[in-house]
Amino acid sequence: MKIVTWNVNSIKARGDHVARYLEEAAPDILCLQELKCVDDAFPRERFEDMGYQVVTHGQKTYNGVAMLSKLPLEDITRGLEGDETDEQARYLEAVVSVDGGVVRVASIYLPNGNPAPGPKYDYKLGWMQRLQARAEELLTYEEPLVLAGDYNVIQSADDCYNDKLWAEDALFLPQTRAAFQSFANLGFTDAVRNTHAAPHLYTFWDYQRGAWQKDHGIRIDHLMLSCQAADKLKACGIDKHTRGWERPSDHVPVWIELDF
DNA sequence: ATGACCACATCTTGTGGA
Repeated sequence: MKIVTWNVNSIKARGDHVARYLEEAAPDILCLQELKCVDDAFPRERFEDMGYQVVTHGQKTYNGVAMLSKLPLEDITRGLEGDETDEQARYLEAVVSVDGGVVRVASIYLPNGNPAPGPKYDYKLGWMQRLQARAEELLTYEEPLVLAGDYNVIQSADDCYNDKLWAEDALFLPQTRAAFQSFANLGFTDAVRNTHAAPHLYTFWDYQRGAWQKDHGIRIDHLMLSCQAADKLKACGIDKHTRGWERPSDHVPVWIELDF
């Protein structure tokens, strides 16, 4: 089973890219982030015609997450519990049945948090706490669990080209990394970090300052695996070639292959 | 040498992204 996460930076602007990617990569489940559209505006038929079930949790202009799946998605949860006043569409969770069990998958768009300090950073830290609470709950099920998405966290200096440039940024502040570490310490395996020892693997390159051409990227898109999922991890990779496509997203797909 | 992006809203400019 192949599971992919991809922040597409507007599904309307990237519909062709997603269709092209589905054809070439043939994932079983594709988690999408930053749809930037409401549910009714999502081009669902196009992907249904390609054999995918489409589940969206959209929002006008900002945020928005979705899952495309070849297998039926069940037990769907839209939104992250813990704050009734939060109206940002950043969390979508579903379950698929596999041989002898289930795999639970979430598509996550964690808040950026800049500028820090400030209300946006407070929101980011609060959201991370809620994610940790949800994760603790899900881990008690002791089932394969894949929390995939744009975490907007640069976990270590190895995950960017020059950590000094990120020292004051909400993606790299000590408090951000501590919160992410605390979440990971619940027992999650970072699929890319555990599969590829080489530092300076990136999943995002800014549109500005020739970042792609100079390979000035950051690694912020992660697939975090429960131990039951990590036990099934066969392969993992970053499809960075899509960053070279015409009018690309600034993020690229990150994938895992599980032994189901 | 310098400066350099992109998507969205209902717009020719401001906001947000990372």
